[in-house]
Amino acid sequence: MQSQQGQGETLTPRQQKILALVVRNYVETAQPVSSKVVAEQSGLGVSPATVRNEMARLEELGYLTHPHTSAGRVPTERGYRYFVQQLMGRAQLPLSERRTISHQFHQVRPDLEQWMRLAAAILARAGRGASLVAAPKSPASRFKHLELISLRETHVLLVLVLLGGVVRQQVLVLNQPTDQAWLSTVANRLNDALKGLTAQDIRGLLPGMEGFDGQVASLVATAMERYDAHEMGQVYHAGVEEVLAQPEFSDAEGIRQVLQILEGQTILSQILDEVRRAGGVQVL
DNA sequence: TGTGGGGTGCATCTTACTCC
DNA sequence: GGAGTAAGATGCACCCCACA
Repeated sequence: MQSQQGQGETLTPRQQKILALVVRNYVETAQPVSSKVVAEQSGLGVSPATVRNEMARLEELGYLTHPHTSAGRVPTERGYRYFVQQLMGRAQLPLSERRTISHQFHQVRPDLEQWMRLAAAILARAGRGASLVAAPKSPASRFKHLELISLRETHVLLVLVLLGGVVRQQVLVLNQPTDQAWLSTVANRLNDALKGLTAQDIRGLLPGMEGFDGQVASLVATAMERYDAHEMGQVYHAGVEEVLAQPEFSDAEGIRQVLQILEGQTILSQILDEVRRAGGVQVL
């Protein structure tokens, strides 16, 4: 059972039109769609019986189903997927919307977490519903760069940058005073030694590292482990409370909002373009 | 619980087209 | 031109649900 796009059967233009009408009507009314309604609205010039025959074929192919013998047809998950991928078409995002999204991404600092929160907010607003955005998930974060900046005599700011644009900061309190030149030397050494390594790799190097180098490397590994455990793959959301608070929320409304979110693929494409332009983030 | 409305499935008929 | 075939229309029996 496969469809046109590599999944199998090819639907005739008439079957595609009937399927599209069933999906649109069901989304609008939340009621099973009768062959009579389709026959009247399709403009195909065929009788309800002919529509019924086509509906029966669509049901055989798994695009439609019906709750009971005398009920109209409702789309299946496969029917929705076919509608979204083949029949709905791709809406052109208005220029004003594209400019707004672009402007918003230039307003936030280049940080993955900020981008994810902004992406969720934009999708929720555009789709007038709830949105969930998952950060790209990779097996483990990798070290890119660190800076050690002297704040006061014994206070040092550790700035850790991971591949993918994540930035973490931590203030270190040392036992004895130090100066920026020495901190820069240590940072350069660690940048050379740790480049591209995972937290686990860095842990493996710790026995061979002594003194302050080893302490900083250990802190780096800990920060990366914490990030891997809690933040990679985190789901950011927006608009969920607003949707759940709607008293008239129903199945049909839910389906309509799902379709709006799917239509938001256009918006999502723009968001991903902005993230890529902003630099260096691998969007999965 | 009976009844009416809405809807489907199926058998049958009609029509158009193709092939010999 | 006649037979075969496919597509579409029609009619009827049946099912489900809402309502009094």
